[in-house]
Amino acid sequence: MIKTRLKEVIDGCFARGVQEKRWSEGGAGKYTVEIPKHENQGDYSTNIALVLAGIEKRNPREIAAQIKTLLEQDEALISSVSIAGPGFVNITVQPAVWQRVIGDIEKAGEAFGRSGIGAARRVMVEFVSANPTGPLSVGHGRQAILGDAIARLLEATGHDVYREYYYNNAGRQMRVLGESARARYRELLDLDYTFPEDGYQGEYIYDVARALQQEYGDRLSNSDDLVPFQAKAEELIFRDISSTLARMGIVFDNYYNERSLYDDGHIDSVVSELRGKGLVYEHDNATWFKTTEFGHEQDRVIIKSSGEPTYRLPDIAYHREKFKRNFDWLINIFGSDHIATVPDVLAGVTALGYDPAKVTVVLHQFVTLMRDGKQVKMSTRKANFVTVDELLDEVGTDAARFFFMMRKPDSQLEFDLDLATRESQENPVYYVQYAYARLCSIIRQARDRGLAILGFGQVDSSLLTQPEEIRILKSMASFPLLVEQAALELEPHRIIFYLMELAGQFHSYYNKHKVITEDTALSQARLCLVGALRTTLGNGLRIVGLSTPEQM
RNA sequence: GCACCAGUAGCUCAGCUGGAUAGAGCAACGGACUACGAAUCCGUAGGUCGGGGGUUCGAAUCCCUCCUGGUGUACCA
Repeated sequence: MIKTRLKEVIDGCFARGVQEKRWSEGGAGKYTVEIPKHENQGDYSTNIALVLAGIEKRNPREIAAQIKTLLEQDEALISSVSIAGPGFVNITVQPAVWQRVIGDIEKAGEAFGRSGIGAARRVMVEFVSANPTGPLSVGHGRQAILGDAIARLLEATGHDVYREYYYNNAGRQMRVLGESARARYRELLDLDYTFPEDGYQGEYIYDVARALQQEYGDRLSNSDDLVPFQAKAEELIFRDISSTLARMGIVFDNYYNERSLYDDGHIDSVVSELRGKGLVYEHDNATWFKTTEFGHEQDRVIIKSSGEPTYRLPDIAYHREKFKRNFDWLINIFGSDHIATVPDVLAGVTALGYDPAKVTVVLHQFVTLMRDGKQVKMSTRKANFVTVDELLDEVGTDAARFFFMMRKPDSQLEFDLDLATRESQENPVYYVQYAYARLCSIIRQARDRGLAILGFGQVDSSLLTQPEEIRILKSMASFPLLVEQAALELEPHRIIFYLMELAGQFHSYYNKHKVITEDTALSQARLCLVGALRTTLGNGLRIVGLSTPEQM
């Protein structure tokens, strides 16, 4: 990478300066190399003079002048150096350095942007984790896309990724679900029924009831047993969730059932282990976990006086099992409404002797749905929510993916349904995909005209000197580092913004310069650029799970 | 009350973890198809970065404090 090469050169200059007693070595590692905001400030910029001036109590511009002299000796890499503002050293590299990026991209192909920095570290990404009580809502949609995009980014950077879905098909929620299904079943048979007060009112419960009717006729009309109702509801809802996930191209390696934590004795063993460490006590008939030992404000109940555990206990047990399964990094994608569990779970695993630093929780804010310019209030129970399936029907999988990734997790996401449906043509995803299709089209066009498509080694790349061309080359050169950063920071939105930027640069270039002209040498050089761009844009789209249409 | 997140152009949001003159997309206005794809491009306009202090060569970014919105603060998950 060019930036790291340049950093090494600057480090070399710094070291020489130390050797020649121009400055002390106190500034080592404190200065940075950056891409400046404005193009007239060079390709790269370093604040080394400013940093050293602070330490040495000297004039930064004077130090900058010394750096400039040292840097200018590397003529293979650097074309010019200037000093600007308070003492920034701005560096312009040789055009050939940028032009060679095309060769790198050609060589790497589909691997361009991918890397091995993850060093095959085993990472578990846990996400969605919705209980089978209803279809996935738009909030789940955001989480599904976010989690999958993070998983894909980690895969692209050489991590060994494992996707897991944690669910619970037992307990109160499922009982209410069974009761809801039974009520609808009786309703369909014109029997008297009482719908549970906090029951699930969604239309999908009728689907469950109809399926029961089809399978059992009216044989369940006298049944007090909730099991068949619950089982059918769970089966159908889970099938529905799975198919929604499949539509989005999301595949889990494992579905982890909360109930197995009970069946396998993990719940009990966590309690006894914590008790053995003196971190558990009984009070008011309940069992408490001394979270105050970990700096929390109050202790928490882990087993209610009814004998039933609170959600914290299985959560802690689940995380202990994750640790036992030998992952190097545990990533949880949670909605911000689950924030309360995080400190408790971390306290739990810490108490059990595991390293909480291995756990990273990505909390994402809610999705606000806008319809007719007004916010849609949503509730799973009342079922006045828009499902992911409906959303996919309306805007398509690529657009949905793109929208959900457009915001950083910390920001609330406003999803304007009217805009997404009525004006899906103006969706930014098309802007990027159109650029890709256009690139493909140019290459087709060249072939049709009998123009040979040559490799980087066979063309005169020094002809690529237009500002728009250099700009594109520079952007492409920064792609691998961007992917690394987006992956390690768990921020897929960076890829989205990059793609929009790169697509925009291409559209501008396209409108200003013709690729295929009578000038064969120039055309072939530009076709090389087009090919590299197609690879870069395509890789970017694929890395976050978007499709790459060659025609639209 | 306390904790976490957010507050940047009319709207929706970026801002590479402390850099130079704060950006993009919509929306508004004015232009570009005898053209490798006009799902595109070019231009104009739009700002006390919520307010106020502080840290330093330098702050949208870090610290303190207040204001506003969201979420949580359960023997719900």
